[in-house]
Amino acid sequence: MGVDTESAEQLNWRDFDNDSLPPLLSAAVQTFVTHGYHGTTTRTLAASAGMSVPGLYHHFASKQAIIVAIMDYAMDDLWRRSIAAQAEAGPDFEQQLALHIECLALFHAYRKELAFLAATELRSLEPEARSRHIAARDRQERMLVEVLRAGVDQRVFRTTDPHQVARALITMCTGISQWFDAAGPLSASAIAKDYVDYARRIVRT
Amino acid sequence: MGVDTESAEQLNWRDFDNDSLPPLLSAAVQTFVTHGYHGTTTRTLAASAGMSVPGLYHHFASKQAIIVAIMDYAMDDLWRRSIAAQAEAGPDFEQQLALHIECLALFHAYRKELAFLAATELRSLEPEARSRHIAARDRQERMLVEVLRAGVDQRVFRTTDPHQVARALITMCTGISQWFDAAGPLSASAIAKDYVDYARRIVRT
Amino acid sequence: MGVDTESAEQLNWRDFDNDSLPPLLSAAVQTFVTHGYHGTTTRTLAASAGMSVPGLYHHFASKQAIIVAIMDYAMDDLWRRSIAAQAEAGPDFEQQLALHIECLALFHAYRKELAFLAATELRSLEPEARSRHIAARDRQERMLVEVLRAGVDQRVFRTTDPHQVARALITMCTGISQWFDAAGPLSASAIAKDYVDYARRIVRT
Amino acid sequence: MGVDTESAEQLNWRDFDNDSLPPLLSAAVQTFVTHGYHGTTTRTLAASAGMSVPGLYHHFASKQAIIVAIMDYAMDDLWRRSIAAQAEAGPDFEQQLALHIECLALFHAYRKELAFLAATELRSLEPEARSRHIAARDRQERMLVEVLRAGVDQRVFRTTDPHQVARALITMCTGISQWFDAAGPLSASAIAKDYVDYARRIVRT
DNA sequence: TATGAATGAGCGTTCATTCAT
DNA sequence: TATGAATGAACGCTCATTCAT
Repeated sequence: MGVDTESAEQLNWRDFDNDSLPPLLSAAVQTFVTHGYHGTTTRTLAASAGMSVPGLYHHFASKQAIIVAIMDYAMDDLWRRSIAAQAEAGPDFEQQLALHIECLALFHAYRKELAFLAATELRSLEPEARSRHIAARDRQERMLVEVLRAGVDQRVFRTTDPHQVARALITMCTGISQWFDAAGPLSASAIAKDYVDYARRIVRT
Repeated sequence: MGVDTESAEQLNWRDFDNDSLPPLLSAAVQTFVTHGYHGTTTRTLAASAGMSVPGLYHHFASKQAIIVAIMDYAMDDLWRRSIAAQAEAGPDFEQQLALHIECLALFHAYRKELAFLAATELRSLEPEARSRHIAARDRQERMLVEVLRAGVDQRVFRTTDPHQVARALITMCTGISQWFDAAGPLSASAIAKDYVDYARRIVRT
Repeated sequence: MGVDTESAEQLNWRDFDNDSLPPLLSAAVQTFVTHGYHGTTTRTLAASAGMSVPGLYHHFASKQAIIVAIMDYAMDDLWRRSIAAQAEAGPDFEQQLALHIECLALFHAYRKELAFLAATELRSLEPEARSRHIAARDRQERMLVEVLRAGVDQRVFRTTDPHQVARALITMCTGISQWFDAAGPLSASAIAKDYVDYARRIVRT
Repeated sequence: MGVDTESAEQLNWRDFDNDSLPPLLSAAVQTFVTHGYHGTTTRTLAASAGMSVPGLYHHFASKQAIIVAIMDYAMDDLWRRSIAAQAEAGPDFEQQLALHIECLALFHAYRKELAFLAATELRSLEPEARSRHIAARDRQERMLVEVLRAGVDQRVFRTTDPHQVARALITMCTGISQWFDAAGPLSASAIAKDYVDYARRIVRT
């Protein structure tokens, strides 16, 4: 994916000020969110990026390549933030859970469109990218499952099925991208704090 | 929506044995889930329903009319079950919350495709149906918010923002439709029981 | 064409009170005039005749058969009237011309829709009916040419090219069907009188 | 219609050597004449223009836009020639009538297909273009009516109803487009001369 | 790079027609 | 006879993509 992961630990995972997506992809994200992949035409894509259709094809080989770049970027961004959050959390499982959920919540609030696509357009990916996406999603889920399982082993958490709880927590956070409004009364960090609380309660011993 | 709600209380809201969707719509649900609305062609739709394309148009005026019928059915089915669940719960707010979450979880497990479309294809609806869908979704959400708010007022529940909790619970349940496997190790009712537990813990005083 | 021509001489060629077209064909004439043959669907045809589509096919083998019946009827009706007019005119060429033009004018006024189709939808006929229509049209034209030619031979008329004059007169009358209004200030017979005058002037010695 | 009328007087209205219709529209004229608007498919149109269907849509927004361009062109071309003819005629009403009829006759001979469509496909135009076409047609008719009326006032012409005579003359000329054959024995200018004679005779005092 | 012009394939929809009832 | 249901073929139009300039 051409992303250097070596510097992941230095990454400030709470910082969403700058979006490193190229303008073309940023515009494409909006369009795909609004109309879906199949409902979006290359003309719309080109127009939203302020260029001609052949101009589009100068940067990307196909419409599929554009959604793939977006999906890859989304999964990679979330993964790098999650790694950084876990690194910051240190060995305490409660803290690991807290920062993991905070990371998920912030991502789905600040990057709501990107996150929405990641959750929605899996079916629009062609086989290769789809496999990659599924792998990334599973790796992401496994990361949380491991935190929960370890916490349960240490009697810090209590739950019958860490896997199921992980999925519940993840989809709960995923939902944020559907209704979060940056201009609304709730800040992303306030929401994240609440969701961390929900998570703690769910696994409280 | 032309549905008689007077018999809602007699409805057995835990019974998902029979799907009253006409075969054509059942087939369409599968196809729309797999390829999305815009990724589905009328030829695919016709083939999946075992008929010709004009045959399709004999029953429905347009491709849009098909997704509209599905979306309306989904929201109406969930609503009627929710009403029945609340009626069964009686005046106890804890019981109301429990049955409401159970109802949501069961619906998203047993009717996972239908529920998935309801959550995914809002953007594919034309204005009129879209407004109707949003209204139905909001009504559904409001119902849960009211249970939470009333419970908080009675000191049965504790939460800073019933509205936010409702959305967290709803999207948590919505997520079930993404991974539930009827052939898997977890039964729908077992999952529902767990999710009721999660909900209780989140609002525990 | 299954029309008995033996009684042609008894026909009152100035009488347009009763249209012997079956109701279905009368309705079809209106529809074809409004939308053209190819712009008219069998559903429209059926609706305008107050019957179902298969009901239409009970009476006529195809959409083509309907226009053919109309076109045949139109050409036959005009022909029979023309024959009757000529019979009434007797041996005088001036009178023959007068009654022939009167007949043409009346037909294109009183049967304006029918006449309009006859002039317009030739191209929509399939080969066999088309040939028949062209033959009928030519026969009709030849009839007028013969009157003119004979009149020229007898020094009653003067023109360099009877054929061309015939076409000019015919299309002049054909035009009536485009603007005649039964509710307008000009009666069909007044118009016919004027057109006879035009014709006389054109061939005046 | 985006046509500069200021140079109308310089226009040589008898010159039909060059058709300024773009090739695509020229091909479309032939096809529409043969099959009618509704009987012509976009595939036929594309094939007759030697291009693909999307190629067609690169130049015109729709099939309707093509017939509209043709119809507008036809009415505009005839109008500009008529203006030029009248300018050439000067103040003499007999001369005005003569040149007007010559212009009409030449147009319907040299541009027979275009003229045929203008007379035939009014009903295929959508409301806006239809209104424009009717206005152009009426303006054209009014021009001739005015010549006749003025001539009658000056006792140069004699007729009871200039309006009716105008229509008779116009439709007579319109008819030329139905049978004129450039390869036939009669030249367009010879025909025009004859038709001018017919017109003169009809209004002779 | 950017663009105007082009295209094979396929879109949602409708056509004339048929047939069991 | 009349109808509801059906269909192969074709409709007008648009898709993602390409290429000469």
